Amino acid sequence: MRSIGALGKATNTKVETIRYYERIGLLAPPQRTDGNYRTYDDEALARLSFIRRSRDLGFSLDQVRALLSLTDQGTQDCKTVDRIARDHMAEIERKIADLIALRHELSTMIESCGGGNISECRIIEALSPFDN
Amino acid sequence: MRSIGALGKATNTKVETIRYYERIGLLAPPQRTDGNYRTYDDEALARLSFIRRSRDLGFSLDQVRALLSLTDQGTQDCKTVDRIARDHMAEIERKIADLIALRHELSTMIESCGGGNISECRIIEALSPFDN
DNA sequence: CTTGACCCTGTAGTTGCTACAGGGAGCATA
DNA sequence: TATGCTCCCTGTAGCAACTACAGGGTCAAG
Ligand SMILES: [Zn+2]
Ligand SMILES: [Zn+2]
Ligand SMILES: [Zn+2]
Ligand SMILES: [Zn+2]
Repeated sequence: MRSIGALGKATNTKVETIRYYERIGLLAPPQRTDGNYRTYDDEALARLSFIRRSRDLGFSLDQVRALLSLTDQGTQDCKTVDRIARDHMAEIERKIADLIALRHELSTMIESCGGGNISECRIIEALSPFDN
Repeated sequence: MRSIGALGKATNTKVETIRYYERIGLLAPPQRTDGNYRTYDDEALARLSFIRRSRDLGFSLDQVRALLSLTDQGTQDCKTVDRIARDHMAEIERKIADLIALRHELSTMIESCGGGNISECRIIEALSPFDN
């Protein structure tokens, strides 16, 4: 049994974040001490670790919730899990492609700037409509 | 002169977003008709286009605000503009690198899943702590 | 004169936290 | 016992950048 602060240190999570996860139903309300302090067992530690690792991999809290409930139910097969992971991966791919396109646009813009007065800065021009 | 709806269509911006930009001081309060409708001139159209293009390129509203005030002032030279653009570019590069690392982790995880019962799904295992 | 498309203000919701404010608990030290 | 100090409690509000109502008013067409 450990306090919320100890759990936070063990999982690299702020205390407020842990309470937030409890509030939104991602973590079960833990037992309390006589002084009304939360105490966490190893299962809670494992669960929070799972959540944090999933978050680090970019899954949304809703996706994490889904993954948790699938493991809780011990569902027959892992098709849904795979589905969630693959969907997320596709989203990451899209983001990468978007950002690479963006980088290209930005670098073209930046390279065109020769310094000097702002009224002839190519960056500003590139951002402005009705170029002339 | 055009209505807020027309301006929205011309710049691919939702009406609520335009009002939001006004509220936070990014767009000046426009003139009003007798019936209290906002009306926008070409300058407002140009300004909103600039904002939208900057946003599409991923600049934050604070950065957009800075870019706008620099052009408004007709500042001597464009050093600050270039600085903002380069900072943003560096941020994009960081995001790309992060996402590529993420994609690698995710794809390793996903490929390891052979289908079957969730209790032996490698995705879940990869997310769980204390692997054994 | 009614219908429908548009506009108005003001407020609250979204995501995933983070930061107080204003108190209580628990332990060590003087 | 008193005084700190660190931790914990609840509840609320803030961040970015919108988005979505609710409950009305305006205006042109038919
Ligand atoms: Zn995702
Ligand atoms: Zn320049
Ligand atoms: Zn940026
Ligand atoms: Zn699997």
